[in-house]
Amino acid sequence: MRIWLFKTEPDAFSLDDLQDAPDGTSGWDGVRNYQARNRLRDEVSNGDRVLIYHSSCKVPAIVGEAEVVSDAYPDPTQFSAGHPGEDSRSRPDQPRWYQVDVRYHRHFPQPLSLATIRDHAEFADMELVTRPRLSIQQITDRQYQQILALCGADEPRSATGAA
DNA sequence: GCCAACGTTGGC
DNA sequence: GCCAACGTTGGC
Repeated sequence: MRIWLFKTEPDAFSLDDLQDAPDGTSGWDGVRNYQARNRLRDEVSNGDRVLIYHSSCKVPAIVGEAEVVSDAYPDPTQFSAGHPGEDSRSRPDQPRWYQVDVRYHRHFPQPLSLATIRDHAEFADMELVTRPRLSIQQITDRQYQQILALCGADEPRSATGAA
């Protein structure tokens, strides 16, 4: 099981929106960057854990977590005429963009702001700091533990096995 | 709203 | 395949 950080603009789709979705589950559509696409398609797996990060908002922060509940499949919005995600270069037999389904897990008691992340030297090599524009980022086990601690969140038993 | 960083496009 | 122009992201 891998741990990821997915970025989203809460004005467009927030963790609350995910919580309110039917079954707390929604397709993570709209990824239009090749490296992020490659990760979604080739590395993100059903059952992986996902930290949700809110960007382009008053307090950019990690706000909670979700889990991946599907394998990658073509993002239908790329074929949807007039949709902002439409890509006229995509063909149904050769889709260009992929998505996975994610299911809401929880809000953290304490969001972890980007400012705080930057204040902590141990996060200096987080992709959030080194490659801030990548929308699908990988999180190490160690970073995950540190993030949970700063968020006041319990370690989920299934995350790493032994506590 | 500004602007720096960086990803993508397209001419050559 | 290079690289300049352009578009987008996202913190501030």
